[in-house]
Amino acid sequence: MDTTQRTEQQRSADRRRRELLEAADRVVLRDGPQASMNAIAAEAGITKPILYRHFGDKSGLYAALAKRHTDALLNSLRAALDAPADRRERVEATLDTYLAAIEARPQVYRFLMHPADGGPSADQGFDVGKHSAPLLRRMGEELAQVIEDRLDLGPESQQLARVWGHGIVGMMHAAGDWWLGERPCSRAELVRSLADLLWGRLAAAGDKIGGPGF
Amino acid sequence: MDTTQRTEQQRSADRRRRELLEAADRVVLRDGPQASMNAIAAEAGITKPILYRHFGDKSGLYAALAKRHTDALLNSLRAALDAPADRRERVEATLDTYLAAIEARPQVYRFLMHPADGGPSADQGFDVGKHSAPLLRRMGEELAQVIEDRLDLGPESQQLARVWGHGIVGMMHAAGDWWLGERPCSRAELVRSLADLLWGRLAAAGDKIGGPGF
DNA sequence: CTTGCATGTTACTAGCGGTAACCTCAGTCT
DNA sequence: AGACTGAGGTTACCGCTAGTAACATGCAAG
Repeated sequence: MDTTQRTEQQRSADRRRRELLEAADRVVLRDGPQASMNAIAAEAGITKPILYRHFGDKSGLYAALAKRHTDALLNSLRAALDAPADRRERVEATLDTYLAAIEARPQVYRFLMHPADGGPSADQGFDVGKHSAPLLRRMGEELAQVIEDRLDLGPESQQLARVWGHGIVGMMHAAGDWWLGERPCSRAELVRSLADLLWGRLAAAGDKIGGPGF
Repeated sequence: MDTTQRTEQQRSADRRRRELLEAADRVVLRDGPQASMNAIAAEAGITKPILYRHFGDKSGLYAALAKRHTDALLNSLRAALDAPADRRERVEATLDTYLAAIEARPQVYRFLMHPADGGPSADQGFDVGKHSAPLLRRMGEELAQVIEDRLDLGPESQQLARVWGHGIVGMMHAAGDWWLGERPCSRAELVRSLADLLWGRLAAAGDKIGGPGF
């Protein structure tokens, strides 16, 4: 078999794979995270074994699906963090980019982070346990690298940067998750509040009069 | 039926319920989060329908199980946060209490936070999606209340306190999760690094020489 | 003795993830 | 031409799960 033919087959398979992923995306957006392999196969107009030939198992399909959205999000975040502006402005822009993303496509966000929400009695949804953590980990590690590369933190800077990277990502994630559910304020206010926290306003705050302090 | 009898029955049911919960605890600690209702029933020496009579469905059992551990953890955290010491010391003590808890019983922690980890091909574990969020939410709301009660944050203090409460809890959670998996440093170092972050060391850090700044 | 009622069981349903076996048809080698 | 190979697709199944209906048993009250 010559090379052109092989690439031809490869191309066909890749195209098919993309079609299947788009079908899976539609089903997930429609049925929520408890979309079944059967449903996805039906949406794609085929049957289960083909899905399994392409993605191995459900985790494989999930991973491929998650990678798409994750890569896009990470690219946006990198761009925001690398914009030409001062540090606080860029931190705020990055927070805002993340929050704007989860606000714009909450279904996708919930699919990535919260398995089996919304379905009345559905319990066998996608298992996010093995994938949402990698997403947060990836963001944490990337941020850690940025911090270590660009900030002067003295000795132990590497370890400190990693702790901060994961910590800040966790802060952003938890605050965003809560905000998305309750919408207690505008996105801009949330961004400013989080940046204030990172900028040491907690340490600078005075005790409330009459209270035991904190 | 008179009152004494009713309380007698109630007591019996409660005792049984506690026994079942302890059996479930054992199974979860042994089999991990993918423990099945069948396995739990077998461990308790009974069969499935009894479990369903007591807890409604799997989520009910899970919720009861999670509540136990969650309540215990929250009590420890409240105690640490209320100890007589200055603010930073108490924040560090609280972080350390949380981290010590997840370090001491990682299986329980993973059960509460990461469904279906560890099992080779097990995909139908407990659905944590409906419960881990409530745990983090509860911690976030409690911390928000503490911050609002004790800190002088000027106008908008309530909203700021809530954002910070959820954000700080998320930071603690994500950092702890990462730390538990990689063990890159001692618990004390992690606590100090996180407290440093909260105390504004990020804002105070200078740019690294030669870099574009951050 | 009979009526409740809680406790327990067996035996089942419906649906899931995943797989073995087969089928079909384009293109290739002899 | 005619047998061969292999990718794409399907049917029919397995073992497992959560959850339930229907049937048994023992124990107190009238």
